[in-house]
Amino acid sequence: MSGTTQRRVTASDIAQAVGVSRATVGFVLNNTPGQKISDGTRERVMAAAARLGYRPHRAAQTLARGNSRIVLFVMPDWPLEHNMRRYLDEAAHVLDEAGYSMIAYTRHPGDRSRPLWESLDADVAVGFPAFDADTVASLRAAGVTNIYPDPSGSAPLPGITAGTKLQVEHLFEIGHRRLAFAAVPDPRLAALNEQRLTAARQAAEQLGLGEVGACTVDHRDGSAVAAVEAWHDAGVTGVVAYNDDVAAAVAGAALRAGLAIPGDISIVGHDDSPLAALFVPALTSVRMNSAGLGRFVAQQALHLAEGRPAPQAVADVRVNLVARESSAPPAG
Amino acid sequence: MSGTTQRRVTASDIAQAVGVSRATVGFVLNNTPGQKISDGTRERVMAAAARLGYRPHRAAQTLARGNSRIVLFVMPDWPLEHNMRRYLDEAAHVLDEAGYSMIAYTRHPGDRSRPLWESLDADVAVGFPAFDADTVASLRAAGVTNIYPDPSGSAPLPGITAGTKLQVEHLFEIGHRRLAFAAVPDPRLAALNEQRLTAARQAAEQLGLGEVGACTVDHRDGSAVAAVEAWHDAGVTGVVAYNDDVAAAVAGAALRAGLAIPGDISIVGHDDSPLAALFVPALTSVRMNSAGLGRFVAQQALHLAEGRPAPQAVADVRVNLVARESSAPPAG
DNA sequence: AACAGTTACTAGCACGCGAAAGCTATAGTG
DNA sequence: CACTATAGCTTTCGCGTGCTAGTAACTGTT
Repeated sequence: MSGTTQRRVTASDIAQAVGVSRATVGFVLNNTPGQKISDGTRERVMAAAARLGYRPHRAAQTLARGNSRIVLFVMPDWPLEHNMRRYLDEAAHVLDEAGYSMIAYTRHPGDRSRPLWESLDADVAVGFPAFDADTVASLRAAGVTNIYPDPSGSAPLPGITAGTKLQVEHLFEIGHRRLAFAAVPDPRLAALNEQRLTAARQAAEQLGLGEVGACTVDHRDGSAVAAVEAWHDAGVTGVVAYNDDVAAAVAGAALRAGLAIPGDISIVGHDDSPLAALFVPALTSVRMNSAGLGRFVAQQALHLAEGRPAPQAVADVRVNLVARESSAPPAG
Repeated sequence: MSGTTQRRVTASDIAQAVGVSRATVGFVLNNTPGQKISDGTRERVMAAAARLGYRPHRAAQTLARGNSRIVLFVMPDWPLEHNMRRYLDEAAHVLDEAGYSMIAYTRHPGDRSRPLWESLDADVAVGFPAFDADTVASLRAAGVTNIYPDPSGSAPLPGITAGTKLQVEHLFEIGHRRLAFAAVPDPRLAALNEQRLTAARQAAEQLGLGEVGACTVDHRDGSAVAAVEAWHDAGVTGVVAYNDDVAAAVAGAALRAGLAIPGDISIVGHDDSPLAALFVPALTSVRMNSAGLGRFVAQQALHLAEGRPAPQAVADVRVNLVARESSAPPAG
């Protein structure tokens, strides 16, 4: 805060302070393999760097190196917030240790600004869920060559439907035999919704259960109430919801229709959001190991960034069911 | 995808294609003021740039220019998600139009990776809420000189407590005379909680109401039930909650204690989160003009980035109350 | 015709860093 | 003692862009 216009500390400043060439400083700071540097010089350079508060200029590194060491995570704009957090935190940590920076970017449909990848020169773009064709084209046009999941490969992200299976099994285990699936109205979620519905039906079939009907449920119109009443009339006692919001919508409709939860109908949510614990009655839900997924994806991204072939490891995505008040054995 | 290793298209490529010097290309692409370029040349350069798919190398620009044109928004890790979204979207749009990129960064207390500003060279860091002293020091150490809100100035972000006033006034207007404040247990929110409590008390005083008691409410322990029962015994009929989550915790406790909402007790939340609409009974809440705040903050950041003094405009932060089922005139 | 003024450019440096290539002592080898 | 090998440096180039300081051609003026 003295009148001096503070200039950036560069590697040249260190070189001058120590009395060596700038190249030597570079070799020390980067630990350049195949370069012999005496211990004394090494120490003096490190000390000077610390003393002067040297911070490499990222743009200059990017320019010289040819890669930015930035990994861009593009997230959907639907709320998985609490899970997303652990996922991103873990991924950031893994990348950070490898010398990369992670930038998480939430893209919204109505977004009026250019997507971040057009101005960021990321080494890798990671999409969750996988990028659609338009986005892949946009990424490619912006010069992003490393994309995960691989747009050409058709392998979906692993374990995305394990939770749904758990929902069905939980209801089966406590005695429910007639189930229904509550779908989400948001069109952005249509693809994932379809995956989970299919998974629910497969799980039901494996358990020898009858057909699983599906209804889209919205708390803002009458669809939730209509669905609940139809299910009740049809003898459905267990509802598998797409997520906790949908579960709450179903539960709300049931309460307003005078049904008891879980007396008349059991409901299982998904994602274990704060809402699940706050709702009355508290919602049974599915919690997932987001950190494991984050670690896995970050490693895939690193392999991509450095041109190595990605190991065909399987993601460590454990899910488990959190039983609360909204599910219980059926009456009678 | 042909065997050719695709090299980046640079300004030199354009120059060569058109048959002019690289400097000329630069002048055309940047519309450099004070430089005369003939219309013919200008057009040919633009055409070649488009044809070759030229994209300026951001790192090189940053290096040459001396600034990155990146504004870093550091967000808290508490969920304001739906409001945050509009706030960030609007800010990103304003910055985008000015040629800047916005990067939103959510920092978590348990975060194991280095904060993003250490590796990003942002021109401006914007904090919401305002950065604490430690963070300011960390930003300064990382070379971030432009910080908003100004760490030296003590002016708080505008309009942060307008919603609280609205909560109190709403309850007053429909007839409540004895109010209480439900505080949030999360220590990260202590400062904001204090601000809102103070605002609630001021509003109550202006309306000639008695003392507003405050209780911290957590749905995971018995504190919510205890608070509700104490309030009910003390004749409190209206509860002003810190946010919708707290409102839900209070409402849940009331329901479990056998009280009717809004018959025995009215509850007003804050932020108008999805939870407010999903809860049974639906929660009265406060919605705010996050987009207006985003626009305002983005403009402040731009002024900071370009070294102009920030205009002392007032943020356009309208708030309004959304009445739902959880509030009604008191019985009797 | 000599001169100034303008237009429309070009040459070239600077930004900070990574790293290949070169250079100089000294140690080791026959 | 000549010759090679190596440790430990330094010189220098290149990354792609912004932008200042020229410069050549042309136009208008007296």
